[in-house]
Amino acid sequence: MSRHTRTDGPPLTELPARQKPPTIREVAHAAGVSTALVSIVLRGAPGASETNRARVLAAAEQLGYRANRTASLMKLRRTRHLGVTLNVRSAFQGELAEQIHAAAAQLGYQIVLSLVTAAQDESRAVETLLGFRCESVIMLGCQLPEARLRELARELPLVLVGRRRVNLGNVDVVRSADHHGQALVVEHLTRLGHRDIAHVDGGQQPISAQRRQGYRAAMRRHDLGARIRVITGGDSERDGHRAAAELLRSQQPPTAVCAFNDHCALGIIDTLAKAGLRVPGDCSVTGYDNSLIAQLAAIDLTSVSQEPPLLAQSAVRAAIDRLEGHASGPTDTVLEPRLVIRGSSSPPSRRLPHRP
Amino acid sequence: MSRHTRTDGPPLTELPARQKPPTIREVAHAAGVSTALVSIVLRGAPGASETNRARVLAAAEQLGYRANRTASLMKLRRTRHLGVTLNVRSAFQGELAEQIHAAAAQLGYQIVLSLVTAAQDESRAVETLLGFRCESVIMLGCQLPEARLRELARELPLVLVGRRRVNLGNVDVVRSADHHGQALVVEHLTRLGHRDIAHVDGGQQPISAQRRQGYRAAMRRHDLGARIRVITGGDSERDGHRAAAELLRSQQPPTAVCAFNDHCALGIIDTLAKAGLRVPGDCSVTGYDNSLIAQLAAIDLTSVSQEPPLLAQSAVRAAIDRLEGHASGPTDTVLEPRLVIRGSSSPPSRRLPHRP
DNA sequence: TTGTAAGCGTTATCAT
DNA sequence: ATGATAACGCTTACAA
Repeated sequence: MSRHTRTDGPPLTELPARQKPPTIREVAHAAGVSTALVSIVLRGAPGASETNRARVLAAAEQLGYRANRTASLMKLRRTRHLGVTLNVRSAFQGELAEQIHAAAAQLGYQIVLSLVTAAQDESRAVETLLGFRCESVIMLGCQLPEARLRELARELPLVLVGRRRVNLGNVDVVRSADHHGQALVVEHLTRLGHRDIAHVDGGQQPISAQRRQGYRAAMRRHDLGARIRVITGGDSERDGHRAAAELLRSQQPPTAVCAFNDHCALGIIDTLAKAGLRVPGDCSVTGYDNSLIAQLAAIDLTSVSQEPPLLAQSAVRAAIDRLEGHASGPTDTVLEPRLVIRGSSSPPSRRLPHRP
Repeated sequence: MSRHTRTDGPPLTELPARQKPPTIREVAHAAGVSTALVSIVLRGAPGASETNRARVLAAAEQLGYRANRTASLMKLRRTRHLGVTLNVRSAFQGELAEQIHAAAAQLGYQIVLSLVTAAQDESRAVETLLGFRCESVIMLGCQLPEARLRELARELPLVLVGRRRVNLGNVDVVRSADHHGQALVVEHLTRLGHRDIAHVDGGQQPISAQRRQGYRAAMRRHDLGARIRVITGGDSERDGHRAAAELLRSQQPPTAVCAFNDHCALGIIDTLAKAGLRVPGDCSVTGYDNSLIAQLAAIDLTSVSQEPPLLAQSAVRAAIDRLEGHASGPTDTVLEPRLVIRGSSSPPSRRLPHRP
């Protein structure tokens, strides 16, 4: 995509007709004062007499005046816009976006959302945000290659949520301790009495390596190093199906399976159920992300929350600190995840299946 | 909220430092031509020599120039922005937003998303979009009172998705035939052999009345008017719980329940399961919306699709037709819903529970 | 306290 | 084919 076009559609042309909204000049005229004074009054700036203040406010109200943000911002040469890229299919990212919105508003910033879809990849989504003259961009679940990220970070402050900070030049990162989160799950399962705990990982994603490592370390800490079993999974239900099928084929299926995320866990549960195994009776299953799905009573999945409100707040802070010059170098904020115990995990049954 | 402030945060002030992006003037200077010519070249407008075209493009590339949308739009006095309000927790609305994005892009429009959250109600969400100078606004799942909608519609073209067009003045509406959709469900269930079919409705929402009516009419068409049973429900899992509990207390529980939406259906399934009833073995349950949740293999819920892509396309067309003056009066587009049969519905079992 | 006027970066009109 | 130049609506020195 050329960087010089502002849109891929037809060239911009004037709008057919429609009445144009009132300008500050018309308000000034109606109130019988100068535009400067109107500006002062409407911005709430000091230095206007009560009489004129009232007069201006009345005139504005009467005309249905609304400040033209475009014009103000052009003059000020800043927008107070924070760009956010998100995949609107992810409930987790949706919640993050909501929280970012709130946190930004608190600090006087507006957010501009740009969708990552089949039709608009992450790179284009950021380009869109640049077109809106966002002062900083927060990317949720970013998968862009490092080189591209370093490139973007040269144009404006960039904050990544949920990605490790490796080879990322001047990019800020906010994430939760995936390593620790997965360990929390293993500890919970061992405390219930499980020893044969398998992990269905997330495949290639860098975040997957973190959780896998957390699982391995926790298993070793409980002297279960010999029982470590990692199955290749992924982030979808389908991946869970595949992995569960593999587990069922094994000589001695585990009594508990911790999955890379909730969707994957759902696939596992489904396949186990179809094979006649009850969850958690015959096998405990856990997810990750504490998504809305995990919270459904019909699913009731033990999971790990990444604390979206905190993640969001940290991301906004990182973006704005950088923007306003409070930041020294690139930051890497790591938050503690929280285990949420629900009904999909329980002690192993006495009669372990397939046990000799 | 005052209409005159452009943000509730602190007043806008200049940005500390950060290098300012190159302007068209700098490109012109670098290329040794006028700004007018640069504008012509970068917009792809005709009327520039090949030599100068190349020169300008090279200069722009070299300086890393990116057109300032704000400035362009200020001059053109139009934005080609379509505003969209959405609740990012709704998978259905998320999918709609994606499709609207695609449809709008096709026509050369960009969408601006405004979140409806606990902290920002629908009214404020629209105000935000007005601040961005959107030329038209599409509201997803709008609950605003009619008076407010008529008011907004005076400011700009307004399109509502998924709401009936009553008392709405100059507002366009795009929706699916809820009446018909619910009837499709009843027909499906009768075809399976069900006669005792209950409906758990959506409570107060206007859309709920439509579906309820569709259920009633379809029951009567199949001579099941005497068996009509409507339970007050809602749009959440919890509502489904309550309704199912009520059904279980009745003398003769139904052999099938069609719910207002997927979430509600989930609650019903959950409560039935806890009471020892199997779905669909002992009781079939259906939802509405064909959300991602319904599609999960572990849920596998028979549901009704509102065809988000079509809904989105129609909404965008309505918005733009109005904008570009192709529209005559307010429109009411009604699309046909589609039944999606899955595993939560099956023929009634031979031994009907509680049958005398 | 109030008004005048110079920009912000772009596009479009009208000369040349 | 190209270049001055006047808007677009707003903010803000600076002047009164």
